[in-house]
Amino acid sequence: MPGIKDVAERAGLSIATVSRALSGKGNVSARSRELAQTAAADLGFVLSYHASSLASGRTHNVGVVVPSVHRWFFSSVVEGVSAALLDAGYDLTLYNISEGQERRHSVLNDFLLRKRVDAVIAVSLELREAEIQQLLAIHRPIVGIGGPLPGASTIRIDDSGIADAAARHLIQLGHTKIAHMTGDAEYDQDFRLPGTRQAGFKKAMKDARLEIRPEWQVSADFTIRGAYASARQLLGGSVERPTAVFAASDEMAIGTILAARDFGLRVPYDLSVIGIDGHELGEVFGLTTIDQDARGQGALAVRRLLAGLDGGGDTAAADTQYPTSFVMRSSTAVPPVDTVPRRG
Amino acid sequence: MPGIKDVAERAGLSIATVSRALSGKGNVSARSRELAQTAAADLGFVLSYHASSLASGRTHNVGVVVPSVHRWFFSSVVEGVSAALLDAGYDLTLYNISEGQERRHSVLNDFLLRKRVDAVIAVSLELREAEIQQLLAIHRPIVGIGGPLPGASTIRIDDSGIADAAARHLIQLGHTKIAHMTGDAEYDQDFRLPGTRQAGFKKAMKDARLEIRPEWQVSADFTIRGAYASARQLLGGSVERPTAVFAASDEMAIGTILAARDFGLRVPYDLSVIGIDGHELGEVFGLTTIDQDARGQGALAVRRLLAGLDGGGDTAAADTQYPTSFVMRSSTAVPPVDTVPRRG
DNA sequence: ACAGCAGCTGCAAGCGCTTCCAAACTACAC
DNA sequence: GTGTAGTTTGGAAGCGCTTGCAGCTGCTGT
Repeated sequence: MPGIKDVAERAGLSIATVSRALSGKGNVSARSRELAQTAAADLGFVLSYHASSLASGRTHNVGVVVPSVHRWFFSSVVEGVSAALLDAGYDLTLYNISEGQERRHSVLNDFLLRKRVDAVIAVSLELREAEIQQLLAIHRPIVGIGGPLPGASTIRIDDSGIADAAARHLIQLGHTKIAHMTGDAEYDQDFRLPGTRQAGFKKAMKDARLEIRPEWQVSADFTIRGAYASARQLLGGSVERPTAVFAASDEMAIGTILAARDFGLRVPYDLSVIGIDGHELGEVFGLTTIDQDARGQGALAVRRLLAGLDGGGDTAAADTQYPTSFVMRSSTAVPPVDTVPRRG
Repeated sequence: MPGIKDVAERAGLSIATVSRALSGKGNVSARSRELAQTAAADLGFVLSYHASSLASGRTHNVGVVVPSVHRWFFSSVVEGVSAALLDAGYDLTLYNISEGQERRHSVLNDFLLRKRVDAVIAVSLELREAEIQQLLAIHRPIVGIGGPLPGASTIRIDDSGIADAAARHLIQLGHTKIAHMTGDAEYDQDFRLPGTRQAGFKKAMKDARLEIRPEWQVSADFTIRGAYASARQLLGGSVERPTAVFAASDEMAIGTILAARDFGLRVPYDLSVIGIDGHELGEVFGLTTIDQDARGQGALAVRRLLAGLDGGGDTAAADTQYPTSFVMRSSTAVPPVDTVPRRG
């Protein structure tokens, strides 16, 4: 495997000049650059990033911490991050923290906090203030997506605002019997999303002077499957049936629609359903939703980081609110004219 | 940030001894090990992997190349790979090649073929023989999952065999009018999965002396959405309707079930549907399927690699067939007794 | 013609570890 | 007490780059 030394010999230049020519830093004559690049290409030479890192302190590698790449939002973000990083010539080291705190802790300490990555993107992961400080202390920019990260830059959508908007949409259609499918309490530990969206829902309901019925507050684990089970309880149980459901995610909205179909309920004639996310499947189900461009958020996070790395060591924590868009499809409509209480 | 030198001073040992103590290689007295570990812990010291890599040639980093982490199979595999790697103290560098050949090429050359990773796991990615040889030439073990990788080790399920089994299941139930939803031709370029599964289907049909009707051979892009659209054509078009559909993936099977529901067809009474994968959503739809444990395949790939890395430089290409399991649910049943030709 | 300057270039000193080597020490048998 | 083998240790030479520094070149202005 050729080293920079071989390139230097072949090009008739010094190692130093070749290094400068290939990295683009420092002054090199056009001729030398040409020579170096040709020689490198001939030999199939590529810099050893480990050696470069050691010498320069820059790893050209970004750590991405996600709860689980298997879930829609996270894999979407990772795709966006990955594409942006690849374009910029950076590597992506993935830390998929799917199983519990133990692993999470070791990741943070052994992997992230050391000289392995130039920066960290934490997706929906609530780091402790101390952990963030550690990262910042060693000059590693952090940007968080979708979770609160005290002291670090974050990119987030206006969770409370869009939940408010979603609920408001149902209210404006004339619904008064509105159920809310929120995230399980356990999810609230790491990223406060369920709580924030719930707050938006409550606000809208309060503003419209509508009652929030406890029996219409159900929760699931953010998956279609989990929401399907919860929705069957909600729609098939002995309680009065709502005319609309606001689900805190598209997957949960889809689970709700599937459950509704099981009971012969027509969406939107018998039941309106609205979600949040912009999941691809929303199209199949005609789901009205609020699209948060997850990939775009990932790409933006990368731009943030790289600007910080290349430009000045801008440690200023900036919170950016990422725009969302309302997507009207066919899962929401005016409530049934005549809502007969269910038999039984 | 403390270096190994600081640890050595604090422990009253030489740098060399501390290195040996912390890495576990070489002979170190229990006392020295204790001393070194305590000092390291006190200082919050963690080895710089870049320096270690440079000195030892081992990166403790595995490259994982996938077509798209956003898709079910790939993210499942990545989860399995990630967990196994984290446990072993390895990093995972993710190469998500979602967009075309250009990017793919640069990844292979600039990233993989150099001194950045100890090994490569290629998921459903067809590498050219030359590319594989390059990797092997620099002593980087490769293992492929779900795709043919001439010259490298692979882990695959018996695609043809399980397709045969799936079709056979339908045939044994008494179906004769069986449609096949296969993968789009474009997918065949990179991983020959659609073709292989199709072959299994054809074999089963031929063995049963059943006719393969061209109008019942439809294709989609492996997503629910794509299959939904194709299935609407199949089930709602003017051709005679099959009594069973064998979909080459669970997502496509689910798309088919959704389309069937649109036309008022009851699954399985009017239409049997079987898939392949073991997708979580299969449960919600009562989908009969053949479960390939994608996570398990990922974990196995890691074990393979690490065994090769730690043990002897075992370059022998081994093809492992990963076991699958038949999951009988409620989407398949005997065909309708009386199949009246559709009106229209 | 010559000082002044800017652009290029090469030398060499690291970056923070691993590991070869030889020295020092231990234990044990004779 | 001495020899032998095995264990433990530290010195020092890299791993393959980057980059500060100083020297060189060739051009400008006067």
